[in-house]
Amino acid sequence: MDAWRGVLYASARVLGVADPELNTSVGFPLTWLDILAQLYDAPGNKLRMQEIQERSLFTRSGITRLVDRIEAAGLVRREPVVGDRRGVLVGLTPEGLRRHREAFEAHLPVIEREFGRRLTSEQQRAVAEALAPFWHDAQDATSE
Amino acid sequence: MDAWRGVLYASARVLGVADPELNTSVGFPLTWLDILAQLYDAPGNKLRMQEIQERSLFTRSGITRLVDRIEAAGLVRREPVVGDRRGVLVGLTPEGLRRHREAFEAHLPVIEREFGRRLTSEQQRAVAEALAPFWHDAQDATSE
DNA sequence: GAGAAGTAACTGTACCAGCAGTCTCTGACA
DNA sequence: TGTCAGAGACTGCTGGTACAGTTACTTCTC
Repeated sequence: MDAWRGVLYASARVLGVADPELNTSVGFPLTWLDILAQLYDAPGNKLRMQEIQERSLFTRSGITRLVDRIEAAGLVRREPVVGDRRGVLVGLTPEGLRRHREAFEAHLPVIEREFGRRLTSEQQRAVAEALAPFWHDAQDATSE
Repeated sequence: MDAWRGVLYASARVLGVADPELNTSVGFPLTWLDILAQLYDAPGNKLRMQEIQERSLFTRSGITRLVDRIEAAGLVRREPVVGDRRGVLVGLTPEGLRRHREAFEAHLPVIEREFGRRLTSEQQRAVAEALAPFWHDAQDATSE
């Protein structure tokens, strides 16, 4: 229970600092970086709307309009899916790729400063190992 | 960095399940429980608006209207501060105390199921110890 | 190959959070 | 004691999120 409290406070605290900082340094919030990163990791830098929804960390809903906004900013583009005219593929534009890289590089030191620096490397290994299941099953499955 | 990812996924995943479940079982969201719990832990079950704002885990802002809603539901009551007519004290009502207890008891097993059960007790200790600083400095100070 | 059932994404509406500005009150100082 | 900087909480507005209902398309069944 203390472990859960630690996780809760750590994420709330770090996100509370990182989100505004990202916003001022690169001009968009963490939710955008989340989506951009999912696309970056995907094969061909492309995903379907549903896949984004399943994988994204923050907004479970409202993906349509979130992508609308990112698309309006030119970081992402919708394309039809060959063979399924219901579906939509969302892909990174070159500009999106660039901004993702920029945002990631701005974000990393903030995490290091707010989170990494407060743990010994021993502790980092222990936490990473203990919490690995949570991000693994987000990886390999749609979950429920 | 993997440690941070673990924290992020764990909290997102568990909250994503716990919030809707709390909502259906006791009828209010985690943000309410957050506030109620802060009040429960406070001396005399009372806090000023600013103190709630500093201590609350989720919403850093919008406290005024959040308290409005909780007050409208009868779980909390505003009172004047003797000696400072600008200030407002927010206190738990008996009903609020009851609902807090109820919510807490509904919430605990969910956390246990979604989080606790996936870690060995060894790992729980390690995580709790590693992340303790984050909730300690939320305790003893307004932070920066 | 026509109709029912299911899937993928979008839209309407209501609610909630974030930000800036406002109002009232306190404490200090001349 | 008049006033003035700052503290404490509230309100208007904007924009993002959540949920339900729609539309367009696909797949399954006979």
